[in-house]
Order: sequence, then C-alpha cells, then structure tokens
Amino acid sequence: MTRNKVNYALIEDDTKRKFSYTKRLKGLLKKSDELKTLCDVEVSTVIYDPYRNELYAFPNNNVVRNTFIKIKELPTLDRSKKMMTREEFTMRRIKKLEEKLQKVHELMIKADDGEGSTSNAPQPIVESMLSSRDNFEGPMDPSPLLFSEMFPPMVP
Amino acid sequence: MTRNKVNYALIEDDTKRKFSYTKRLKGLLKKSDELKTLCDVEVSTVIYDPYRNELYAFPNNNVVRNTFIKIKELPTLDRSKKMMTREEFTMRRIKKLEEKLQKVHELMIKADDGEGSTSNAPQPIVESMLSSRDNFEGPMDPSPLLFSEMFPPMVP
DNA sequence: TGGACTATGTATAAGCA
DNA sequence: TTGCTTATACATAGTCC
Repeated sequence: MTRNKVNYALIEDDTKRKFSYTKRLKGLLKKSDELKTLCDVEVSTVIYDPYRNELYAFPNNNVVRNTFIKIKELPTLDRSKKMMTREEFTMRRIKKLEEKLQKVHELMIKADDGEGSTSNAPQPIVESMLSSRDNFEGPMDPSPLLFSEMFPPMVP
Repeated sequence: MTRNKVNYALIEDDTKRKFSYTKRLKGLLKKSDELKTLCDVEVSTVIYDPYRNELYAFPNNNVVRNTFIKIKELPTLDRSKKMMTREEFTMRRIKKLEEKLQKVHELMIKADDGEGSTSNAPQPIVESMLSSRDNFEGPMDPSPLLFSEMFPPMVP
C-alpha cells in the first residue's frame, strides 16, 4: 500500500501474504480501537485465518461477548430494523466503480481505438446480482438473521 | 488524524464525533475488506453505536453468521473450508471489477501525468497504545483469545 | 446532511539489520 | 524470523459547498 500501490487481489506469495496479514491485522485492530475510543462505539471483530486455522476475537472476549449480549437485549423489532449489512455500502461502491470504469473505458476506447477486448463488459455486472436478493443461492433468508437466532443462549 | 494530530480520547463534540465516526467507519470497513481480500482471511465485524442505537454486522449478516458457524464446527473445519457463500461470490466479482479498474487507471495515469507529495518526520502518537497491549482497557488478554476458548462448546 | 477538497498524519511494502 | 527504517500510498480533520 505504499512503495507500491495496492493491488486489490489476493497476495499469491505466501511469505508476503503472511507478512502483509500481520501488519494489516495490527493496523486494523488499531483502527478499530481508535474508532471505539474516539467515537465511543463498541467494535467487535472476529478474524478467521484459514491458513493458520485460527480464530481470533478482538479486542477481547469480554467485549465481544458484551456486544452480543447487547444485541440480544435490544428489542426485537428495533433490532431487526436497525440491523444492517454492508450490502448497501457495497452496492454504492459497485455502482461508483462501474461508473468510473465505464467512463475510463470510454476514454480508453476513444484514445486508443480498436483493441480487441477479451470479455470486458464495462456495464453493470454485479449490480443486477445484488439488486435482487432472490437471485442468489436459491433459498436465501428473506430477512437478516436475528442475532438471537445466530447466537442461542451461550451456556457458560 | 490529519491536519491535527489525533488525541486518543473521546471526541466530546457531538457533531465532530459523528462526523469522525462516519469517516472512520468507512475506513475501517475498507481496511477489513482489504485484509480479507489480500490475505484471504475471514473478517467479521460488529459495531454497536449507542448514540444511534444501531447495530451493524460486516461484511454482512451471512458472513458473520458463517464465521460463528465455523466456530461451532472447529473440530471438523475442513468440511466448511471451501464453502462459498453468496458474499464471497459477490466479492470475487467486485474484486475483478476493481482489478480491471485499477489496471485501466494505471494506464490512464501513465498516459496522463504524476502527482507530487510531501512527507516527513515519523512520530509516535497512539502507537504506544498498541506496542504495549497492557495499556488498553485495563485487563486485556495477553494474546488474542482463540475463539474456541471464548465460546466453549456451545452445544450442551 | 453528504459529497468534494487539501494539508497533514498514518499505514505499510520493501529494504535492511 | 522479527524487528527497524524509509519512501510512498492512504486515511482523514478541517473546511467549504
């Protein structure tokens, strides 16, 4: 992300990926801690690393547990109403990306001319997929799963 | 965090805090998404904002749920390792889009021009906070807690 | 509110110890 | 590795719309 630009894709090289992982994990946790402190919100992060087959909870188990306890305590209606996913963020992002891509693509075509494209469609690609939730893997939850369902009473 | 140094403390001013929250939330999510994509780890974040009484699950409910499902399946994890969720599918598409955009963007920059930048003196600010883990919120775990410890066998 | 902008602080990829 | 250092890319506080 510096010295070289970030290539937004999996880092293939094992060593580099692990290295990057370590640094970025630290950075992410710092950021989440800052968010928590500066803005007084509760942030719980869980990371699953398939390479190490490890699962981490941040900032610690108590906070994570408290977060989920709070979740449980929220009135059901309110909870499901306020419960959001990044889907909207994602959609916005995708739209912007696609708009940008399209513009740039048009520019390229203008400036360039005939360059055989393999299969590049500078058109809404993912959008349709996202706009209708029903198109996914068949039976999808009609509504976000309530956390109380996700986390049944934790028996100590 | 720029223009002025970060004061590692609650932002008292409501407007500023909310503003900061919005920006930082966006940044945090971007970071977590990058971590996920670059290093191929699963990152689930839950944020509870007492001011808005809102609860967010990132990248979405399904991923968070899957993460926790994995917890339950820890002993027989390999089975679910390659399970591809709708979200992962989506993100793969996004990833491709962004790679494409990036390539084109680089081409544009090459053909266009560069940028100037300035940088200077490195100084520790919040750093100490992270370098010694004990400075966090009092009793912090000496190391990230493994989830299997956090959530002992949830099934009675 | 919700973008843009810009100056500056941060994060981090490579390099090196 | 495990950590520093450094050069650069990125994030973002303050500001103006």
